[in-house]
Amino acid sequence: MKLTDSTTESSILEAAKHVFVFKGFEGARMQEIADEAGINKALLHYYFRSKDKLFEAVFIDAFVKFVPTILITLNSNSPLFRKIEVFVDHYIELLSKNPFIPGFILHELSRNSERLSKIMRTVGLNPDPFSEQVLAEISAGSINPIDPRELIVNLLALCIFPFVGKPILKIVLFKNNEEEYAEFLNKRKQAAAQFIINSIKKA
Amino acid sequence: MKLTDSTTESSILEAAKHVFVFKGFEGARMQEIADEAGINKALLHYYFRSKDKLFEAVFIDAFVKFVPTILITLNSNSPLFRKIEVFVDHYIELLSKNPFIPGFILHELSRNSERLSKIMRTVGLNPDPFSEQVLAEISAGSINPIDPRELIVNLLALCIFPFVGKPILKIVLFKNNEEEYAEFLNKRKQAAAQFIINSIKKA
DNA sequence: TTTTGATTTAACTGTGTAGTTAAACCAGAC
DNA sequence: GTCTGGTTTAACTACACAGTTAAATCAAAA
Repeated sequence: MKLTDSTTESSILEAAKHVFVFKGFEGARMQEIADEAGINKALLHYYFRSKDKLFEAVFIDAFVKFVPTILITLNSNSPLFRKIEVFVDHYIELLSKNPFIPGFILHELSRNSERLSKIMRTVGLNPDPFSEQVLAEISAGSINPIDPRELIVNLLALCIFPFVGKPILKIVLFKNNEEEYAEFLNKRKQAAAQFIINSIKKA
Repeated sequence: MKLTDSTTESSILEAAKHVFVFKGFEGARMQEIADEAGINKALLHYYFRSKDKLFEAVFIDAFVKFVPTILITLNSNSPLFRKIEVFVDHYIELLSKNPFIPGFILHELSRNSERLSKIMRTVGLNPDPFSEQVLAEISAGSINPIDPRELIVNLLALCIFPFVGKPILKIVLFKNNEEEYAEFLNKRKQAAAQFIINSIKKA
C-alpha cells in the first residue's frame, strides 16, 4: 500500500503557516489553505480534523522554532559581550528570513494566553544561566549593575521590535523605502549589539 | 426634537474600542459591540453604517492618541538626556494605562498597511527635529556617535516591547506573577532611560 | 398636539464558512 | 486481479454573522 505521503502533510503545514501567519486565526480560511497547498478542503480535514488542530500544529511549529533558540544561544558558554554580539546577529538574521513570525506569535499569544501555558510545559525555557552570568560579571566589576531581566528584555526588544513595528517605522523614518529599511536592518546587527554593550560596559 | 445623544455615540465607540482591541477586526462581532454599548444592532448600524466604518473610527482614534504624542515629546526643546528620561517615563505611563493598544495598532497595521498611508497624510510625523538634536550633540562631542534613527527605534522598542511581549515575558521571566510584572514595568521607567543614556553618553 | 428623530423589536436576507458525506478514482502493494 | 488507502469531486448541512427592513415606541421640541 502507498504510505501516507509526507509531502502532502508538509505542504499543508507550509500553506497553513503562510495563511495563518499573514491573516491570523480568525482571518484565515480553510479553503485558502487548501488552495495554497494544491489540494481540496476534504483532504485538508482528512489530515487535520479541524481548523483548531491545524492552527495548533502551525503555531507550535513556529513557536518552537523561534522562542527556545533565543535561550539556547544565551545559555551557551561564551564571554558576555561576545554572546550578545552573536545573539543579536543570529537572531536578526533569523528574523530577516521570517519577518512575520514574531508578530504572529505575539498576536496569537495575546489572543489566547492559555495556549502558552500548555506549550511552555513541553518547551523548557530557563533564563537563569544567563542571569547568573550577568550577575557574576557585575560582582566581578566588569559591567555596570543591571537587573538581568532588564537586559534580556532589552536584547529581545531591540531585535524584535524593528520587525513587528516595520510598517510604521518604514514610513516614518524611511519614507516607505523598502531597500533603505532592509539596509537599516542589516546595519542593525552591529548597531544593536554595540548599543547594548556600550550601555553595560564599565566606563 | 431630541438632539443626537452624543453619549450613545461615544458609548458605542468605547465598546467598539474595547472589543476591537481585544479581538481584532476579524474576531470582533457587531452583536458583542452592541451588547457592550447597551444598545441593539440596528442602532449600531444607524450610527455607523458598517463594521469597516466603525473600525476605522476606532482605529484612527487609537492611532492618533498614541503615535503622534511620541514625537511631540521628542521634538520639544529640552536637553537630550532629560528628554529621554521624560519620554520614557511618560510613554511607559501612557502604555500602562492602555496596555493593549500597541499590540492592536501593530497587528492591524500589518493586516492592512494601506490604511496607514491614508492616516499618515492627516497626522504629520516628522522625526527630523529630534534627529538634528542628536546629530548636534554628536558634533559637539557630548555623546557617542549613533544613527538618530537607531536611537529612535531603540527608544520605542524599549518602551513598547514589554507590553506587546507581556504574555511570554511574564511567564518566562516572572513565573506568571502579575504583581511582579507590574513592578518590573514601574521600575523600567527609570531603568530603560538609564540604559539608553548609559549607552550614548561619552565615557 | 404635532412633528421629529432616537431607539427598540424582531424577523428577515444573503453570504461566507467549517465541517460532512458518499461516491468515485487512482496507484501501488500483495 | 484485488485490496487498500490517499485523493478528488461535488453537493450538502448547519450555523454565524453583517447588514436590512418595517413597524412600533418614546421623549422632547415646536
